[in-house]
Amino acid sequence: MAAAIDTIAELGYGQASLARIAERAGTSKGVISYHFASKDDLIREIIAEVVARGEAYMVPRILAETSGRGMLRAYIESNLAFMRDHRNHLAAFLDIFFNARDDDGRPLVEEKALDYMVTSLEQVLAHFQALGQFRPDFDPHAMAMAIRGAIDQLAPQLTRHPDLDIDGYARELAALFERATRP
Amino acid sequence: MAAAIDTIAELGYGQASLARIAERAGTSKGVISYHFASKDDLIREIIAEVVARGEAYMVPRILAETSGRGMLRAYIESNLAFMRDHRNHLAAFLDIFFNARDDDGRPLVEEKALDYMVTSLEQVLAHFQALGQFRPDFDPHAMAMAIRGAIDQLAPQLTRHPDLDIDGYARELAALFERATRP
Amino acid sequence: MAAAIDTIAELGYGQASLARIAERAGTSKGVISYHFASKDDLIREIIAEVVARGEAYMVPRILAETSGRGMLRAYIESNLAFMRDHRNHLAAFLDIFFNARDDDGRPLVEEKALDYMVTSLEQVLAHFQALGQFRPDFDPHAMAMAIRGAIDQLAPQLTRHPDLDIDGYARELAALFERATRP
Amino acid sequence: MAAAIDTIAELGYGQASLARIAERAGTSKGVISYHFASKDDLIREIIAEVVARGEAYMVPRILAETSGRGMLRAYIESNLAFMRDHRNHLAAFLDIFFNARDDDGRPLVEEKALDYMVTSLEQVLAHFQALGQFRPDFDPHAMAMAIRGAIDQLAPQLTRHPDLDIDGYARELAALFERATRP
DNA sequence: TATGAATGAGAGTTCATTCAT
DNA sequence: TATGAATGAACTCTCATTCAT
Repeated sequence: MAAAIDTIAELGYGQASLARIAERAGTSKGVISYHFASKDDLIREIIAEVVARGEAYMVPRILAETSGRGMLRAYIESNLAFMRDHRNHLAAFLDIFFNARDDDGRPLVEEKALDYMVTSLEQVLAHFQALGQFRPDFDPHAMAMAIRGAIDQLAPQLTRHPDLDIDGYARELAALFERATRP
Repeated sequence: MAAAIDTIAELGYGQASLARIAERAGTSKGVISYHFASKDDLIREIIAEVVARGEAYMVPRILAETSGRGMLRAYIESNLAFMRDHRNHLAAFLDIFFNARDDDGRPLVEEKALDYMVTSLEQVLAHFQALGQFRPDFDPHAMAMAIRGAIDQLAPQLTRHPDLDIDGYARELAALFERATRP
Repeated sequence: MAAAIDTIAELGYGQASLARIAERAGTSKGVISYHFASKDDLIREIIAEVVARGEAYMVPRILAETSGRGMLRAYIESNLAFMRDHRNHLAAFLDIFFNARDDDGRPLVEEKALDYMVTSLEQVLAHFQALGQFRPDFDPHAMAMAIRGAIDQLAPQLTRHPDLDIDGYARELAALFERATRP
Repeated sequence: MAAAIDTIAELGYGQASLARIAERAGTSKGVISYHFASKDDLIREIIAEVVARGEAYMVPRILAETSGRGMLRAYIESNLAFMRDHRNHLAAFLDIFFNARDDDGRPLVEEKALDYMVTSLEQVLAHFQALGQFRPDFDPHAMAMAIRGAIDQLAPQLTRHPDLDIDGYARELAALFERATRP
């Protein structure tokens, strides 16, 4: 799985054939087929693992905050910190997220999961908006989409500009969306 | 090219084989090879066409504005209006942009072009920031990345939610980033 | 046909597609199909033309001699002189001769024609051998094959070594086979 | 490889597609691609194998002779004996030698190897000529070309006339070139 | 007489997957 | 648990040929 993640992160999902993954892992294609029911299965397990790790990292940091402002800042910063520390994991994750399809052209990651990244944030925003901690006149769904877009955008950028200052970008994003959401 | 755009928009770049494109176009694979030197060539021509159309649509609308605030609003709204009217064009465009690679794993679209979408916006932001029309304490590059991320995010969302209110999202984004940039 | 000859001489029969021939001729593939019933037909016409030209050049020079020794020398020297002056013609001719096949793998040039190059020489040799002008103990067929082999060998050599001294080789061959045949 | 050799020998290099080779081998094209990096690679391995076998057969027989005359005879006879016993190997070998080109039109077999067949013989001839065992007034390069031409000529002849008396031809050639070279 | 568009077969190659060992 | 061999489908691309204009 590590070899698969690195291969996808470096070459992109479309170029990540089992042969290339096996080569990087120093084994044979057969081994992969032995351990995973199919390539799609391997991909799905990668998604599950990255999601699990990501949630384990981010959720506590977000829940540690009590204010809307604090949570928003924690959301953005923990997302980018995780991306900083697991660059390839996230690059692969997002690449799969947006590109992997099965033979029929349907996304490999189920639609619910795709939407969940936006809706879970949207619910937090709406919650604190109802409490009056955010300005009342923005659409939580649109705001959540914008935030996720600004975050996810970073992964492909990192491929081209590995030296990008992720922490600085995190601070800028946090400040940006704090201004955009405050009453 | 229309068939290629529709196929990429619907099934994704990775699934858009010449056979599928030809099938949608009602012809044979050979026809495509006759008209385009290679598949990569076809893809590049699609990019060129969408870029040309997009610029023809958006640039005049942006330049018609004189204030930083107006330009930013025009930038966001013209981008999304173009996306609304040329949904498949943009879905294909962005899919190619982020995913298409040549045989060596290098992006089909040259890196300059990839960065240009961010840097051209960044320059506008920096220009009006220097004039004092935007608050002085944000990083134009980070802001530009966030804006593009929020815009580009829409394309894959549209695939899953065709009924999404694009104009509403445009208004929200414009308001969002106006607050984020104003002095 | 000139373009076809040059293309075959330069790239070899296997690489001489109608597209490449048309490109060199400065026209379109359609023109070739218009003037020739098929590609094989074009090839056969090339063979016929080169044979006609070659015979027109060589036969009088050979028949001008009366002795076996003179004829043999005239045969070798006129063959090589023709090759010197029509380098591409002969390169293409021999390439077609030995390599061109139809869809079933059968030689495009009929077997009789292939053998004729040897047997016609063989008959001359046998004639003068019977007259006692050549030593009686060589097999005319083997001798004819050797002579043709030594001559035909030159064409591919010329492709790699364009500066080869053809006249010098002609003199050497003539001397060689004179010694090999004299009583 | 055996199937490839037989296919090339029978149908010619230009007709020897992977599909036809696989068909003769009783397998699928994929198997060939699995075992050989590319078709060119397969072809090169065939060349290498035939060269190795040929040298193993011929070189000891040639080196067993000490006189120029003996070596020349051994050279011709061992060449033709090997051709007799490995008819298809040699037919394929020579077909590849003179016809196989890569995508750029360059010979698949490197030029050095092509020339080596002539130059290695040329050196032997020159050596014994310097020792006075051959007549001093022939050009070793031209003589070597003639000998190789006379030998190589046989392969395509054999395709059309399988019953040809190879040993007889060997004797004739040996006698021929002995007369042509003796002082 | 010439052209460019179109065709379908076949080329070499890569791929995910299966299977005997 | 691991491997390499094998498969057949699908891939992009080239080809000789046909045809309307």
